Amino acid sequence: MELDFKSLALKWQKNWTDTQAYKVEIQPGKPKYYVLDMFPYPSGAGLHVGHPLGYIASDIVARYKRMNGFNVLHPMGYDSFGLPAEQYAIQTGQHPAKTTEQNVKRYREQMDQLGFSFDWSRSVQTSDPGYYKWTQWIFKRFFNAYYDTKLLKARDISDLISQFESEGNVNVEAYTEYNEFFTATDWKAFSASDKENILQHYRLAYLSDVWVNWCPTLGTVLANDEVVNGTSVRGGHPVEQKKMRQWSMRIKAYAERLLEGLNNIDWSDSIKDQQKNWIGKSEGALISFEMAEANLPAIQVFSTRPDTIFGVSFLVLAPENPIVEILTPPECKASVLQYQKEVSLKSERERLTEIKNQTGVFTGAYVIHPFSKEKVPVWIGDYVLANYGTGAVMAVPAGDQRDYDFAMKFNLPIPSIFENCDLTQGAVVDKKAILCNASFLDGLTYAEATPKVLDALEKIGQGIRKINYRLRDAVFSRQRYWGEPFPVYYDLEIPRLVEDRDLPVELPKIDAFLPTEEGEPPLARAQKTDWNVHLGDRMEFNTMPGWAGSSWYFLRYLDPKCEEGLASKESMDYWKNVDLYIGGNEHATGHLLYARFWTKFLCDLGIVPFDEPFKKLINQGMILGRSSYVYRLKAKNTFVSHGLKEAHECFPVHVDIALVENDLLNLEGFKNWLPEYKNAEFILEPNGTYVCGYEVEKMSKSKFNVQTPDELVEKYGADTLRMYEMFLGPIEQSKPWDIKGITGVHGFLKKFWRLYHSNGVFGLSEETPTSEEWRVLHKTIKKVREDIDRFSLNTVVSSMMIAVNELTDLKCNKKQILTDLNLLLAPYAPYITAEIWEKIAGKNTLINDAKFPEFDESYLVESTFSYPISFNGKMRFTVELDLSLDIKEIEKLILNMEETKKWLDGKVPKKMIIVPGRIVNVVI
RNA sequence: GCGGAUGUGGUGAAAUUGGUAGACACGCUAGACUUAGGAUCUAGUGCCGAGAGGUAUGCGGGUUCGAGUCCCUCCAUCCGCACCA
Repeated sequence: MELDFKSLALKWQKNWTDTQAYKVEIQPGKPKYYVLDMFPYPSGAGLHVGHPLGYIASDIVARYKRMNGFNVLHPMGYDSFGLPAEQYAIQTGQHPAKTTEQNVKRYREQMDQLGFSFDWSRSVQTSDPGYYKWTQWIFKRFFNAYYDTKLLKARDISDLISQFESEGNVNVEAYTEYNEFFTATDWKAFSASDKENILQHYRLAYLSDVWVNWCPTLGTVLANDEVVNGTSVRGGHPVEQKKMRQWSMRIKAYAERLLEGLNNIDWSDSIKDQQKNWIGKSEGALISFEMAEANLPAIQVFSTRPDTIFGVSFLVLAPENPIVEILTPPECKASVLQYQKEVSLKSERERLTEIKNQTGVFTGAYVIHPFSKEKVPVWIGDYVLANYGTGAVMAVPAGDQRDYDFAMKFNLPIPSIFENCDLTQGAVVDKKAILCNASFLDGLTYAEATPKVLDALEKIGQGIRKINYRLRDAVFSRQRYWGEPFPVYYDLEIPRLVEDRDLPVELPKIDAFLPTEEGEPPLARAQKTDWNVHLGDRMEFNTMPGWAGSSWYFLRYLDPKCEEGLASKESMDYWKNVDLYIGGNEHATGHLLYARFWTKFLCDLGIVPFDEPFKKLINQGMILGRSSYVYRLKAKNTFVSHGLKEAHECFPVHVDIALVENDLLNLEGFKNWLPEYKNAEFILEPNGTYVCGYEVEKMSKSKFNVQTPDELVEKYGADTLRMYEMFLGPIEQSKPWDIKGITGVHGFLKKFWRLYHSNGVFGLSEETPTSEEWRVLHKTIKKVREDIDRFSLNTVVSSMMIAVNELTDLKCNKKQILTDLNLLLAPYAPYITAEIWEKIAGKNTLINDAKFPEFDESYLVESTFSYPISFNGKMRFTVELDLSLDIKEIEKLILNMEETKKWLDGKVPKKMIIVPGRIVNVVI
């Protein structure tokens, strides 16, 4: 019987469904292993070959772990809220739920084909009310929590309120930017609305007026990680800064723990660095400069170089800094306002592109230097950012290049504060430079001067040590329809939570998926009766962002039907966090940071028993497309083959890769592809073929280089595709997709199949294997185990090929060998191995639960070794020697050989390096 | 500018602790078997050289008996961040 992978696939897909082969339950006492893929957004285009790369890898590990006695949790679901379905709804009126359902169905079919061992009974969709009920439930916990900066954890807001009631906020240790003080009496006198406004400064989910990334085309705000170079990641639409009342999450409170936690997880340096960078911790001082004019508040600046304070020759504030208005004297008002207006008209993008061209204007105000007591002018300039630090810097032109440039441009003094320095070319940024003209800091370096100046500042009460983070609070609302509604309603514009028992607040029916005429989000279109829950004056009209549902989905898989909580305590205690997480690195500072944040928060509240969601992370590389080109003669419908194109004046044109195999063009197919090529003519290679050129590019429809898994599964079967995707190279590496090599893997599977069949009939011999056969098997077991354990999934394929080649050469059809060989391949090629297993073991067991072969060292013991003999490090010949020989004996044997004498060429060896079982090196 | 990753045949790559560089596969060359092959099998295939041999892991140095692997300098490509005080 020839290998018929199509009927095998149908047979085993049905079998696995009928027997619920991949359904798992808690098994106390059995070790667990949780393997997770980043769940996909189900787009209309379906999966292309890049998507399954990670799924195949995780499936191999899942199957391997299962065969090694682990209870493996391997679920899959859909991040099904998102912009494309809504954009499609706007264009066509089709409800996004409908589109989503169709796309999910298509994804499921594609994934089923590939033979994944997902437990689909645990699948979740973020847009399912049964799921987002719990997303809302979590939001409520954030709203009802504040961060205790002493205990370093989130606590219930009621604890904070009791403290306000008993002693006001003077001694409160809570994370906030709120800097006004009130007493218990004050608190009791506040109105409900005042109280809530204050609490909003402490809650971990809060409302505030913030500058947001507003994307007019999409009609919504975007998170910082959703904006690149001033345009939206999705769609590339322009983004502008706008001040709006928005929900945010107080992620800044967790900055230090998010940074610290990176030390305890097994993620790549690149992702950890990206997160570190994003959090952007810097240590320094908060220094206050008193205004020269009485009755004006001091200006606070943040500096990481307080040691250079004697080099301050001016201060610069961000143009948006609200204090500017207060300190600007009347005579400068006009020029300051004029400048502020100019800056505000510039888009984020313009400010970024004009980075080198600093602008600014003098405010007319002066501050007093804390030590020298000299007057220092205050400027505003757009190189100072409003939302970093305090939005103000002390400028030290001698020690900071940006300050230096600003000083040069506006002709401000550049006082020298370092010994023997040249300030004509630029600032001195070397931290080893020795300070001078710096009063009590003279003769010191950065490291010595910093603690000294900090102590001095603290003593005079004009500065404190301060750690600053670049990380900003995450905006949590979107002005869209297709997202989670908030469990929030308003009474006189005071936000109130919907009771747990009334959740979920479901998405109401609306007449169009567009903003209202007043510019309110689409949910404002819903009538009172359209809501399943409607309280107070109105419901919240915003919806949650895409990252809401994806920040906790790995928890829901533990117990997806749970009605009492996110998941039962039992399931969380058993399955715990994800042992292996596989996905693309585009989520480095978005999803992966938010999921860590939510997990830490839920851990603080005692809801989950761990504080990092993903113990090990592997980022699969991107699969790039390999486009094919034909070369069209100028102004003609004639195409010249790649090998001859230099001799003609021609230009490259993309051609559909479906018409090209091994770079050879299917000429008839090409003519029928597009009407304009109907009468195409060709200039062929001497051997009569048309060879196409190629280019490695991103996969996209317009380049005709998109490869879906479907065609390949149809042509070669899922086992081949799975093995081939792994065979391409290391999982983390980006690589071009090229189907050229797929025939090699397909050939391997046929050869593998032939080991078990002679003349088309299945049959294995009961004979005792030879020692050579045992050696091949155990060498392979060792290699396969070691390689899967270190996620080197590509080399496993090679080792299996070698084993099959060697066993074929040995004409091995021994049951004892081939049973184990089949088990070794099972994680990679589930269909073919299931079929062979059935023939070996019968219908009553599944290969999925069979024991993965154990390695036995005794089969690999050799008595001789083929020594490479080198002269001065260059390998010249090899000699088979007994491994029992000692160094002296080896030396003697080697020196007496004819070959050795030839290479010694009469000289006497200076030294012999002999590593038994490894190498011999003769030094001449 | 800062940070990270990667550089090995015509191609994808392998070489886990420094120890026979290029395993495995594609492609290519020649051959066998076939009505046919996108089936199967055999032999060859880094480069130079008829051969002996020489040479070779981005460039240049270094450490070592021995370096793709360790150290230093530089170059290229990709990714991330970027007036972050």
